[in-house]
Amino acid sequence: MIDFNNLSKVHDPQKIEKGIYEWWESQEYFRPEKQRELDLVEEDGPRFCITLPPPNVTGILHLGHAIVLTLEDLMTRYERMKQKETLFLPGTDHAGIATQNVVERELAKKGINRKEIGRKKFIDEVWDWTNKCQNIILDQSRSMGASCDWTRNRFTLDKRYYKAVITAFNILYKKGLIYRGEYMINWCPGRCESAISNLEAESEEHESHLWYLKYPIITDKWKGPKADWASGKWAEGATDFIILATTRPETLLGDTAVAIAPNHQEFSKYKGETAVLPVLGRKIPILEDSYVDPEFGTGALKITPAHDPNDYEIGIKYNLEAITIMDESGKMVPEYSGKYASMDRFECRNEIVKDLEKEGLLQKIEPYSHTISHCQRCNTIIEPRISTQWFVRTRTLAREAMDAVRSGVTMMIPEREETRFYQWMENIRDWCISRQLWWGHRIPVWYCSNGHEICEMEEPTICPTCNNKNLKQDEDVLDTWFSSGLWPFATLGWPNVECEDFIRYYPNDVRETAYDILFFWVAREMMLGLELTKQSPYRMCYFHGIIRNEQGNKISKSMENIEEYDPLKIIEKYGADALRFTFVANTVPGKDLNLSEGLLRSSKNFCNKVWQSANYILGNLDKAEDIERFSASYPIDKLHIGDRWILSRLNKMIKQVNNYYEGYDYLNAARSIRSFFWDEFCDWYIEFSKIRIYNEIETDKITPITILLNVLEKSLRLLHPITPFLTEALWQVLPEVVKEGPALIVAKWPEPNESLIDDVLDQDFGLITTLIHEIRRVRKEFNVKPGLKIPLIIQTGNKRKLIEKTASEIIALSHIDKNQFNIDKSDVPKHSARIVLQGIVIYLPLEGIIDLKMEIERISKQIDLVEGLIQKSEKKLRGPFAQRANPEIIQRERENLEQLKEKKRMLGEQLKILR
RNA sequence: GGGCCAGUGGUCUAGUGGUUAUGACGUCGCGCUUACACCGCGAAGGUCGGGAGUUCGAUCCUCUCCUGGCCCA
Repeated sequence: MIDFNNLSKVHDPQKIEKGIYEWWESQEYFRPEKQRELDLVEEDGPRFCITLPPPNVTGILHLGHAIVLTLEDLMTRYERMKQKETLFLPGTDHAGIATQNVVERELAKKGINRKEIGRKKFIDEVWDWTNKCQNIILDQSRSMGASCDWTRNRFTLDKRYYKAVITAFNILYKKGLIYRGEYMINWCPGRCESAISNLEAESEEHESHLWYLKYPIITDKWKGPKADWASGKWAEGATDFIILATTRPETLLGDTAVAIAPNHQEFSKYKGETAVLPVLGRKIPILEDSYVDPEFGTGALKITPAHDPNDYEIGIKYNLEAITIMDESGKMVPEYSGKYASMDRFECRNEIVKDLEKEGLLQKIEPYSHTISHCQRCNTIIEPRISTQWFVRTRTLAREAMDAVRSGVTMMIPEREETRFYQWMENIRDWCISRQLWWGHRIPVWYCSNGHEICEMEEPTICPTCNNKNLKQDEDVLDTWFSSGLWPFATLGWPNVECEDFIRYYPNDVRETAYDILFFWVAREMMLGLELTKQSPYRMCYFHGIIRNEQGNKISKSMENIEEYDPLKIIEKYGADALRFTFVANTVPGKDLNLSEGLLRSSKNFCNKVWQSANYILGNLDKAEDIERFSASYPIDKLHIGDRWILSRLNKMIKQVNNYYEGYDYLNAARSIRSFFWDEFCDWYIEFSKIRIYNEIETDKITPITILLNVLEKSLRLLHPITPFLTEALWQVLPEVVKEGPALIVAKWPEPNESLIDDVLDQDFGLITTLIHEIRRVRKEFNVKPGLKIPLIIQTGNKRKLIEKTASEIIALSHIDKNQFNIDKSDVPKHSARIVLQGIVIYLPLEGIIDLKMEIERISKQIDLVEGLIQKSEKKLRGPFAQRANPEIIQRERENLEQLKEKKRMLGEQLKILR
């Protein structure tokens, strides 16, 4: 564990992160019970619950998981500090088809096929794999700093979860929302050899061909083939042909009709005639249907009801026979394939095309590009297949889910996701939930030998219909998404609705996930949640974008330098805090992020900046006899103008950051804190503070140190949800008096103190920083040595008081000789550089350095610039703008013009003097 | 074919109907100033994809076109 009193000089994430995580965990800060024990929350106060999208047990976590953990942990830590009773519940998903695939691949390396070792042994193998995976996932999640309650860790296949799945199935079955039937589904004939859902079938553009086939038609002169197929004489004597285009010539073996477009110029005459199917010589009808697109191919189509979803519909319409010509693995069924028996479907295609050509039945081949469905898991080309499967009736479920979103019970960020959600839900089809796999939840249905179907919670011993005792459970398992669809409540104890967690934490507050999971998962969680618990499972869906590489390519496992994108590698190099900050400060909901080294480096730099500033502050604590905590009652007369300024800025920033956090705008929250901390606190206030802290004569060192500590401590709290490790490490070493509570992770979220916000002061101080900036710029322009202390004359206009109060700051930060800092001195050497700022004129008398010609040129250039702006503004005010625009806008424009004119006047005066 | 999203300095990126458009990285000078070279100080760099419209005013709204990505047919 970590020794907080022995922190290194440079921010070294490797030295602190692991130890801090162990310490948090050992203190049980991730558990809501601990918050109650520490009296940080009220028994019946507000609560916050987020369930982690369970990673698949297919391998290690990637950057997609890393952003999930980052954003959800950020939300969790924020709500925890807001003193809500907070639960971030983690877990893993058995991921049926995906995991089975991975393990099969692993076994294949050893030359083992799952069918050889059998179901039971194979399942044992998958469990071994799963256990290994879960440990890795756990380690990775910890490295990311995720403050999950690991004592509530769930797995979609564990015993409690199994009960939820079986219960859900039983309830839906008994309501008639689950049914079994023979339909056309997407079938993966590859490694999966299973039905898959529409979503698991991904379409891909392919360069292929259109084959124009000739089917002979029976006429008075030709009654059918006499010769064998592939003899070259099969179609001998045929006189009439119907020509049709197809992308899949091999499926002709399953054709049971030919369809032509209505009013076809050439083929209409064949309507009602009979065509003879090549190869087998089967006689099939020619029918007319408006489904056929006259523009496609020849305007005629072969109809293969068992191997094409559209043809399937036509088949039903005309009561055509559906002949399945391929087996589960995509090989030709001998009964229907003649000489092509047992060939693979693509081999069969080649052979059949060759033979068609031989028989003169191939008119032509055209190049053709079209989309083909592939299995998401093993990339095999999908084969539509008629088979008996289980389905969820989705119509009413989808309607309820849409209502929940429409009525605002559940809202989505970004809002456009709601549109996508509706579109998909409105066109939803029944969901095929059975899979011909071994790894998963076995379907809780048994069949007796008389064919009766029994759906039960536990294995029945007798058929309630016929008292038959010979029962067999359905071989299939459920689609993974069926079980993960129960995640927001099954993890909390459902179906036991009396369970304390379920009562306390359901519905969840947030579902946070990538937008590409909307249909797969969110849609299913919404449908199942509403149906089974009568409540929408969460109040809000936050969708983040996809993490891509520098070039904008999706990071996939097949990439060459994939190791570089391993979160652990990145954490090793930059630290988890930097990785988290990178995600938060660079992503908006729904938009992708191109992750680059540059972004990571800048985040790491910021982390170190925070660390270093703390070093400075902590290193000077010994200069004050007593450390005090800043409070609103701090004696105001002790405060310098700079102190009041940074307090004003701090509280303004807190206010703004609170708004951003409340609006889920984490990017701007992170950026606001960073720019406050770096650009205002470090660049200005810390520099100001040195004047007093390093000055021997200054007696009050407590005040600047008090303010430094106050700003640092509040900033650490604000940053904690984003960069938890380094903020906790630094917070732990702050003096006890400036903080409350045992750990930053359970500290109170900062609220702004409105009484400290002072807009006039902010403006005045802005003038001072601009002034310093301008002096520095002039020094550079005239190549004044950086260390050289120079004289300055300042004519203060109506800002004399302000300048007097900030004199030492101006002197220190723009390297002025304090003995030659002259306020409102009228005698100005001609050899001076001039700065005009609002009503103030600054002279830098630098005999020998300032070249008069160069200074005249410099001032002239400024006059030109201002003159340009004046003309633009005058033109605007002369035009219709002055009549039509909002009075406030016009007023602002007029004031702006006055200021510009005043500046021009003053610059002109200076120019006169110089000449 | 339908829908959605994006196009902003060299690169990535935020954002808004109203002064001179945000930030980061990179670039160019200068500087080892007692927190930090993972830094400081200064600078350069953009006709906000093209065109048209609405408006007093458009990077922002509308239309259209071009380019790229995603989803669904």
